[in-house]
Amino acid sequence: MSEQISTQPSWPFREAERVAARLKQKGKTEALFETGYGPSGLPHIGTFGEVARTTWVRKAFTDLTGLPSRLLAFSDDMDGLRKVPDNVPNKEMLKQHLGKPLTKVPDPFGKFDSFGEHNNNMLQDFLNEFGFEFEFASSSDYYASGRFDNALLHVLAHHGAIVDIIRPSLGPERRASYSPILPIHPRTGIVMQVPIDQVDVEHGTVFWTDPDTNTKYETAVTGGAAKLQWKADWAMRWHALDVDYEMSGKDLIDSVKLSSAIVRALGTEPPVCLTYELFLDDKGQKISKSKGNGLSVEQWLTYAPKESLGQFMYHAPQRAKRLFFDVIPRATDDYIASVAALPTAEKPYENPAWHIHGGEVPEHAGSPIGFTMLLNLASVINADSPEMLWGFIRAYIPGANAETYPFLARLVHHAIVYNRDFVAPKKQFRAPSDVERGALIDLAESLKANEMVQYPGATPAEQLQNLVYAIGKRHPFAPLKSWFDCLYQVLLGQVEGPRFGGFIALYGIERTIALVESALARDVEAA
RNA sequence: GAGCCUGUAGCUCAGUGGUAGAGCAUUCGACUUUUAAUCGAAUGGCCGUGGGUUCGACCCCCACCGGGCUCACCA
Repeated sequence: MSEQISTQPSWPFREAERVAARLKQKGKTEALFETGYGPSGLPHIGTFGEVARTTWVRKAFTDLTGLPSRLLAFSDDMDGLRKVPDNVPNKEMLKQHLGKPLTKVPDPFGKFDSFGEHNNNMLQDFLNEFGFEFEFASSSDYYASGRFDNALLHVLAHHGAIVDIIRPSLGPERRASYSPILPIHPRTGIVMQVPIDQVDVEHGTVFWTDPDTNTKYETAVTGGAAKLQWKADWAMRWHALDVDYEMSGKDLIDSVKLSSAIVRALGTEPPVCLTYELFLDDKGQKISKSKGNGLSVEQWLTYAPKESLGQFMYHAPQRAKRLFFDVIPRATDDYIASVAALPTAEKPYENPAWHIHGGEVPEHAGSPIGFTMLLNLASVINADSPEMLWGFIRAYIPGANAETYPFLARLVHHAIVYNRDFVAPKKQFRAPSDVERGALIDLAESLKANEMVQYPGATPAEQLQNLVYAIGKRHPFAPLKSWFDCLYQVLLGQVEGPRFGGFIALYGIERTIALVESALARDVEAA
């Protein structure tokens, strides 16, 4: 254990230092980073977090040492199907294959040769979407190809020691039957969790008894005829591949401990491990696929750019974070702030944007306007098209458009969707009074008659503003402010709003007329 | 039972061994033919409690209290 205090302020570099120390100690010149996947679920936000964070450590390692490295995305697809997932078709069919390795279970979606392959493809597509650099590895392939054979025989030779490590952690029932080796039933293809009657190290086999038929079997541990129980499997993989770095959630703390003990029993030092905190929902509950609480990657990417998700994942992996809708705007603004701070940063390594972009932030990253501000603006003007928002943005940044500010363009898109889904539905539209009704009808008629051209103003927006003002004056509003209150509350469903002439100009005259008429019609319905 | 996270402004959270920070909220002001976005400013904190280390602790160590989570079948 090195007592050296790290001089690295950013956690990816601190982690990279630990990896570098491990390589130095082992005399290795290439680092292997691993991320593992449970086979049962589809990729989720935690998957993104784990790969993103591992990628950052890897990049830091490269910068620190100049040594090559690989990132292995390892899918435990030989694991037995324990439960039929809720969110898939053909549940009855799947039921027939319970207990079999996922790569032997037909794909319920009918697209691939097996369920495992389906999930593997989903995973790879998911990771590719974010542009992660990784090598995919299938557990089934590794087992079947014999790539694990030496390690498996090694495990067999240490069978007793491994059982001794795991046993104290088990309940009394499982304690009696536990073995790290799970033979695949030669007849049914099911991954068997049975007591191992005898171990034959010399021939590389185990003896066991089928509890249903009482038939005795001898099964080779090599070549995919058997697999290992999870914790032993993890340890064996570390040993066989000589993994240098792997992170995992804190729910796996015990597994990391036990797997580390096992891999040491095999004579290999465990990889550098990082335990990250879990993500909680708005009520502080663990986010899990089965519960369906929290936030999905898809949802996040609907309302904010992917960089903001990286920003969220960057900060303090070892602190529990609540992950729900409200954190999206802030994460996005944090990202924008990071990008803005980077060019003048004395220590770019401390800046999340540096990590998110792998050290090279694209030229047009970042935004001159914050996302929260944009969301407010979208809400105030009830924006439902990019051009509406751009109109107001240009009052702020003359000449701005999607070409000059591509990232802002993405934010504009997200702001509109956010407004549509979260702000607009909550708006409270008030019914107009009789006086207001009369004025609104007047407004609609005047717009139809193109009356604004009779009013002074250098721009259509000014003419429209004067028209609106004039209409307020010719109806008995006292004070005149109440006419504008009416426009916002009746037409836009909010207490306050934009200057109305400018709003009409951007929203469109025809659409404004429609807005007025639908507001009036709504009132009639309600009555 | 084992372990982990957490306690900082009204709220949500940053933070570094060297004079406490942001956003929102609140109040005031600027801009505006009524507004709003926006901009400026102010208000607001025994940094959970008690010890210890230190010239100096929000930060490091210990204890306690409060809030919460995870694992204790499987992966």
